[in-house]
Amino acid sequence: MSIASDLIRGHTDTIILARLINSDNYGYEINKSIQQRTNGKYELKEATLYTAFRRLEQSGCITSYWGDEQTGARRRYYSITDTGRDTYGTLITDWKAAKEMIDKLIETGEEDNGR
Amino acid sequence: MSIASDLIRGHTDTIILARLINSDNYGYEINKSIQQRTNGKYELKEATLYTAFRRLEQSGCITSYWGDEQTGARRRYYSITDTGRDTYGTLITDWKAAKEMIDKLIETGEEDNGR
DNA sequence: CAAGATACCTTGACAGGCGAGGTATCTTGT
DNA sequence: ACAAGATACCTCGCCTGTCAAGGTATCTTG
Repeated sequence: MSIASDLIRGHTDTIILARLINSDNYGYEINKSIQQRTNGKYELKEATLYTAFRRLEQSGCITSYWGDEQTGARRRYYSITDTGRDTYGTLITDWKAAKEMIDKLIETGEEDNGR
Repeated sequence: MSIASDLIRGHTDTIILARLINSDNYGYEINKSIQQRTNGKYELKEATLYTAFRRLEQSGCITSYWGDEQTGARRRYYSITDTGRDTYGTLITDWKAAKEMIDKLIETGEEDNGR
């Protein structure tokens, strides 16, 4: 629970799209790579993960196909679309803006005294 | 709407507490100061604002009292408690950690290759 | 006296996260 | 042969925070 999930809320889609920029991948593996990147401090809950896949597919950001594994559990691979890349770019820009904004808002300083 | 509210979600409490660290203040004015700090790019919706006040008061982070204005609309002032200051500190720490984590997760790089 | 600003509040809907539960396959140990 | 665990997918229903829409009351200005 270390990190409040509300702080991550709204980033789920961005996180997933980022994992698909370089190559197609499947859900289980995507989540593993997220855990690795955060040294186990964070993982998407399965329900969250698969909900996000549906959402992203519905909005045309990703497409999916079944892998042709001859052995082991079936895997549904996801592929990012051009729309998805555009969306990813927008989300990154939004994040940068939001980050700055939040930093400005949680400061205790009296005045911006801006300009 | 410029900034998706889901990106700010979970920061509302922190933002409000930050505005109360230096002095008591009332809702309307707090929201004004938020707009000023972001040059009009962001504001809390009233419903969100007052919901947050209830939440923070219930959890002992703030207390409230009616101002003694002789004229104009009544104002309910909010004051941060010691608990609130502690919580604020924790939230700031959480934010720093979350910020780093998100940055790490939305990068497109293949490997952390970290240490 | 209407309009707009100040200042507060509540209700109900909505969306995203997630706990809990489920399915099916393969591997390993006994 | 079979139980246990890992891999890999999925859905249902609840919870929580946000917010559109509506409301109240006061003061100022034209």
